[in-house]
Amino acid sequence: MKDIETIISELSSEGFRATKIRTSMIELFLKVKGPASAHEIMSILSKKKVRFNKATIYRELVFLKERGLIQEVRLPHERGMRFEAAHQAHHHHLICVNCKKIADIVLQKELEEQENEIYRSTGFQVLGHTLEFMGLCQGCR
Amino acid sequence: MKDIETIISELSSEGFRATKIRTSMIELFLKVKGPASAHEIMSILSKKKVRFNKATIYRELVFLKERGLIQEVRLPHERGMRFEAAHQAHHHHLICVNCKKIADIVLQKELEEQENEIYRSTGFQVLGHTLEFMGLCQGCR
DNA sequence: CTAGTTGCAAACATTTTGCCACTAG
DNA sequence: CTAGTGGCAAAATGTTTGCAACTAG
Repeated sequence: MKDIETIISELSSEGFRATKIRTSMIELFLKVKGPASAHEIMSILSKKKVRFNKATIYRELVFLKERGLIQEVRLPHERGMRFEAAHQAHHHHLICVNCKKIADIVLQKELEEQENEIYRSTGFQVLGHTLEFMGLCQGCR
Repeated sequence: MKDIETIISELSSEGFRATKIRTSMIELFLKVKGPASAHEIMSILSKKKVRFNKATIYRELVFLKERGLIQEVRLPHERGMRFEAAHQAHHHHLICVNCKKIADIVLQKELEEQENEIYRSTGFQVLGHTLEFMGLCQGCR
């Protein structure tokens, strides 16, 4: 995601509006570390005294996703969806099983080797992957 | 998962019962390839003329999971949970974005290298991971 | 017999939809 | 003004629970 002004002006030039909820949500995704759930988004907005209806939040998530500004993240053992700003470096998540904090991680060595092996052994052409690590963060060890 | 007779006799010896639904579900998990959703399980049982109520299926899934016979699998972009027989070799899934088929894959080279790197660079101690590959299966390419 | 199991209906959690009112540009 | 947006309530999904009835061993 680019900076907020750029995003807003691109939206405006296509006829979309810079409403309070929309700009708040874009700001939120630019600031927040790690993927956020709809529930978390709503409680953050509440703390900022932004008034909203949950249907609006879900609709805005769809809107931002369709425009490629955010992307879905699904974590193991969680019910709902999470969302994070898109166009970040390709990364994965470190999920602490104790304190539940989620950190981003960029691997030095990605999975090309494994993906090539998959192609050679099965003929399956890998287009993407999701990889989440569960464990104990430094503070919880 | 061991063979059905062993499982049933272990359950019996602990006071649990070998009911129609339970044995059908254990058989199903032994047979089915790839992780199954509650919905899929129910439609397979229906075809086998096993009568059931959905609450029973969900309760049985909890039971089998707590006993370590099955484990949860969560796929990206899917709403619900899936389950697969536990105690298989550690493996991942190949999800065809076209035909939606899910195949198991055992990697020759697992992720130790990446996990060591994570520990060195962040202090996060990896205990497990989930890794799913999206792409095109041989038939759909 | 009786603890384990089931069915049923209702509650839950999360997300989506229809419809009409509202407002940014 | 008017297309895009928001609020509200209800529907749709997927899963869980309370409770009384049933049944395997």
